[in-house]
Amino acid sequence: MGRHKILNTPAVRRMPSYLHCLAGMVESGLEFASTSALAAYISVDPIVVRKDVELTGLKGCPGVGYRTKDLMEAIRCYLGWNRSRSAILVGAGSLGGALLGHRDFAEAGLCFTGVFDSDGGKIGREVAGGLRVEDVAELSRRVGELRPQIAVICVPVGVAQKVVDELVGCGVKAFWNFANVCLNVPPDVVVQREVIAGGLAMLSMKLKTHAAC
Amino acid sequence: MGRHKILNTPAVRRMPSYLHCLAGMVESGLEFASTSALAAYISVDPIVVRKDVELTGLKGCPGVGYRTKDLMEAIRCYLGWNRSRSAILVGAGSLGGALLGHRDFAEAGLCFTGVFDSDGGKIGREVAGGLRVEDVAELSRRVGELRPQIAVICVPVGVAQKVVDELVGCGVKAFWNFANVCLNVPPDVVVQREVIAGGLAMLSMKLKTHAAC
DNA sequence: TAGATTGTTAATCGATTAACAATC
DNA sequence: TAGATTGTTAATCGATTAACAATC
Repeated sequence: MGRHKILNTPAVRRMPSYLHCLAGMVESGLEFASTSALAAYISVDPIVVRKDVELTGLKGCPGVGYRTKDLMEAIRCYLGWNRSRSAILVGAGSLGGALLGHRDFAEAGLCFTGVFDSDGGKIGREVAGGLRVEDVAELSRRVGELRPQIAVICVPVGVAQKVVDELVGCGVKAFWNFANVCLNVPPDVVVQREVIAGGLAMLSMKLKTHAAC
Repeated sequence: MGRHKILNTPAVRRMPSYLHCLAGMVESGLEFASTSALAAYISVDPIVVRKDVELTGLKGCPGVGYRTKDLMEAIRCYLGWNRSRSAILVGAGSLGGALLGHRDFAEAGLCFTGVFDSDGGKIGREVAGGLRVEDVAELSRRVGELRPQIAVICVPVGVAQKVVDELVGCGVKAFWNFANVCLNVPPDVVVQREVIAGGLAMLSMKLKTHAAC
């Protein structure tokens, strides 16, 4: 019934950075990665990395480090990135385009299978990834065919809830929401909301406290 | 010397959402906002909001709530968003374009005064906000004129450090970094790094734990 | 063996939650 | 006065940090 699993938010958010670092190490032919190397890469204390790795369940080699490939695999499993997940993008504006073009999603097993927009000027155009923008009027029908596991919401604030209601009706159970609204969804649907202004707030606070010193 | 200020990260990240909600309330002519109304808006427990407001130092009216306009002002002061800050954007790709077009930054007092790119096809073009893309070769000279308080980094990973080094040399003290690298900067420079894949990692974990139930 | 690093338990710190008095 | 909400102190919970043994 309740949540058995604990979700260590800061640790989860650090995982992709480890993956990124490890990918570079593998490319350089490094077989082992130590916590201190990973820690230096993302500017945290080594003990943070040690604890994060512990979450994945991987055992390392004392005195040597972790096998780079094993650690990548362990992190991917921990995040559920070892299996491919299909996604659709709704809203092919500049933000949506940026997401489609983002390389690191391949690492995450995220695979876009459809892109939708309401703008007649965009419909039919090819976007990054070789997909063509489809009419959002076709959304329900196409979602029935594509059966995406994730819907990425990049539509204007005003229409986000409406689009999501439609997708929930089509059986979509996970949303990555870039529209600046809190979405209303049934309890069996998960939403990850991104608040871009949150990062700016963090920067502002760092500036403030820094200036105060 | 050391840090006197404490930075409550989750609270800081919630602040922009309160502002967004409050702006809507002011538009609707509501004079007071209660913690429960704000809490419902961002789907958190009311006590979270109470504690967050406490950080701003604002005193409310027991039995009634907080004056919407006062609370907006208090949050803006807390974040340092009450004064305008000038910014430049380096890298006018789709992500950069999305940021330029983002409306909520006006709320934050963020004002873009320059946009730079290395792509000859983009230089001279007008972007959202009425600015024209300038040649990144002119970066140092123009930064000397514009004296931006913040530089937003949306360049490819490979050139990010180089661009930042140049800007640090020009006296820029704050960076909002969307390139997927950890930047190396002197201790008197602040960096806010955005890791887009971090949000996807969170969504993936929610999906995983959810499916397990 | 010596050096380096992981594994694991305990201590600390900060954020969240709870409880209730104070106030409009 | 009754109802609602804020203000403030205390309790809880979880993440970070520290310490040191175990291992290659």
